[in-house]
Amino acid sequence: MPDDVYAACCPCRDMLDLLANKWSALALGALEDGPQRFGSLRSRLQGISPKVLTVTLRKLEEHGLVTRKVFAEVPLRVEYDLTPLGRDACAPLAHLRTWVESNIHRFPAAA
Amino acid sequence: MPDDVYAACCPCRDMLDLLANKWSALALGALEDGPQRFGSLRSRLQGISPKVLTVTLRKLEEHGLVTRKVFAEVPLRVEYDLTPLGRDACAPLAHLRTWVESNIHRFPAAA
DNA sequence: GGTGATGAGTTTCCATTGGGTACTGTTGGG
DNA sequence: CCCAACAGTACCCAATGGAAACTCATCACC
Repeated sequence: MPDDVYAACCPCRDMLDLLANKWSALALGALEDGPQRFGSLRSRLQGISPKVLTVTLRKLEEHGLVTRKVFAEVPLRVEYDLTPLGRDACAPLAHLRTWVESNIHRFPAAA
Repeated sequence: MPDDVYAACCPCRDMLDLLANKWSALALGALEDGPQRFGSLRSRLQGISPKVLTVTLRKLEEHGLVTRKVFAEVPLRVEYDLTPLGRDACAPLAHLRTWVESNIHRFPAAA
């Protein structure tokens, strides 16, 4: 089994690092509803700054999880969408998000 | 639904940030097999430095996911274990890890 | 009684990221 | 002529991430 996230040299490590990240998990989840524009993602991912959203999306694009399509319109329109791989990655991330939401009351020092 | 990870003000955000993290995900997974000592965790989480392991475990402890028990022996023994909450958190994290492992070949530019 | 091993960390330092705020560029509408 | 809308950049600072070396306590050995 060379595909082991516990092995430092395995590329799995990098992919886990990519997905196991607050903003990636939220961004991919937001895209499950269908293609979204930059501004739409920005308002759904409350509190994210444009810079961080840009780098998050670019990283996801670079690794084949989302696509970025530019429409030569005015005002400029850019749509982000999930690739099949990205769509598949949503399932475990959704589990994680919903687990957090439904167990948040069990955490000490959390409302 | 005040428990929404997409809301910037919700404590869910902080907990998602805690769990959606490479080292947290690996550390909790390593503890599923039972209590582990610092050195054991260090060798299972290949490539982690002692400092980073310390802060990771301390954060997990602070938020009620793991316990830290010190045995006054020589040489010193310290055991980390999952709390019930930590054990429950393992399920979604395990999904994520295994998803990555079984889909790693689909990623571009990954072996 | 000095030497070294063991275990669990600290300390120090540097490089990389995370993040906020302000700015840019394009073009259509008033 | 200027402003608004959209999708970002640019610039800056603060917080992590991470490698390497050091600490501290005690016991076993020579």
